[in-house]
Amino acid sequence: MERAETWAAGSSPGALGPEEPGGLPWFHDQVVPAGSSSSRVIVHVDLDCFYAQVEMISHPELKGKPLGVQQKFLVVTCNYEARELGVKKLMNVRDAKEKCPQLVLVNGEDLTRYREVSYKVTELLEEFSPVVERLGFDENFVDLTEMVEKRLEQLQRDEPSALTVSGHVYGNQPINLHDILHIRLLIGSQIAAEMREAMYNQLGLTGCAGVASNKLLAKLVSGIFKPNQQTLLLPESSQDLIHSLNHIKKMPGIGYKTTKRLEALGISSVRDLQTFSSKILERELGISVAQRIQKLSFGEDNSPVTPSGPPQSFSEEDSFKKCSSEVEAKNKIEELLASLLNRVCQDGRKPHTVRLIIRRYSSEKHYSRESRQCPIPSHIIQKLGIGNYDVMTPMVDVLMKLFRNMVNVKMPFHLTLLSVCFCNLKALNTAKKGTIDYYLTPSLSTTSRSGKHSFKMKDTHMEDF
DNA sequence: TGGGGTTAT
DNA sequence: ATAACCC
Repeated sequence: MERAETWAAGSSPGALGPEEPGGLPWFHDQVVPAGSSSSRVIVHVDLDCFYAQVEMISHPELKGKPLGVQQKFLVVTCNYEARELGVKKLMNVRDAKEKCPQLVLVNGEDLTRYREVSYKVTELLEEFSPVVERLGFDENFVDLTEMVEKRLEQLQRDEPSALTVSGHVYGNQPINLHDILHIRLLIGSQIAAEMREAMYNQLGLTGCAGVASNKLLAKLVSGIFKPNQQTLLLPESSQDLIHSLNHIKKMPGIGYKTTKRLEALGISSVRDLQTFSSKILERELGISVAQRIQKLSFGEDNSPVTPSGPPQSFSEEDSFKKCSSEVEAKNKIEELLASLLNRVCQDGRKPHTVRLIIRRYSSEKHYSRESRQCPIPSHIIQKLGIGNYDVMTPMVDVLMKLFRNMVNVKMPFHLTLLSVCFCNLKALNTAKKGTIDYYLTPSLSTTSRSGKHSFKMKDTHMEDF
């Protein structure tokens, strides 16, 4: 693979001074005390146009052509060939075809493959360090602090040779090899390069990485050099980075609603938010949001990298121009449910709650969803792992009750979206440790576990109990 | 705007 | 159950 990557001038190994020829003695009094939470090394890994990459792996004949992934009337993402020809993410298919008549479109409404590949990426990263947090299907945060600490100890024992940064350094800031924070981040950049190399060698995927001292900064810096490159942020450059955002809505964590409310207060730039009265901001947005986003505006983010683990919920949705009869709705719900049951079967855990979500037509941009949820009856849960045709009918009945609870089917209605969600996932059944049930349930008292590798409900027959 | 996800209230 | 956030 060619790395279209340049080395940041001024960050080259040449910055290593002639001093400390042997053992880097200066490490000893600079190491951050164990247990100190003061300085972390975080990497944000962001795959390049993920859906398009997955499609090009599945269909190698598409490589080199401008490719867009279509969901309904939108091109949700596209490869770089298409971007060079003017196609943007979330562009209308009409506009995209107009801009780029040669554009090849593939349907990406079925997320199955994307989801599978997405979890392979997360699992690969978990091999480096188990603390991996997913953000969507194509981004992951990894806390490298411990790994970096181990490599630092290694460096002190072995020869301290290759102290060179991998990839770009934001703002071309020179690395100070006497600064332990710089050294730790530099090692983080080396690990990030190894991660990207592993993703390419093992999965054929390219992506960007950003290394910094917290999630916010790692995420912001990962996008600086864009396809297939990585960037390191040194602490002295963090103010430059956040002020390079030209509007607060670019700040991860400040979404549509908050942006509107901030604008109403006359806040539009990052500096506006930094300098705005904390008291007034707390009064306007509530203390929690106010304090969090004002810290973000300074580039401060103490939120931990929270291991995502297996998903908390499974859902399938479909949007459409119009659904206005109960029969129509039931058919769509059956489709969604069939896919969901397959997924739940693969996962090995059992959902204890179902939710039905609808979107009603409205001429305004109002965009609001309504939902109803209920516990899944235990007799259905028991049958969930195995032959899912027994569960189809009773589950549809449950879902149609939820449907009629939300929609008065005796009155005209117009829906534009239906979604079914399984959540409240529990390991295998409701048996709790220490109870009679637990010891009488073979699947719990023997070795089977739903780890990160999917567990098939092969030999367990919950119905027998 | 799609087809997903998460956490907080 | 909804509302906010993320992709």
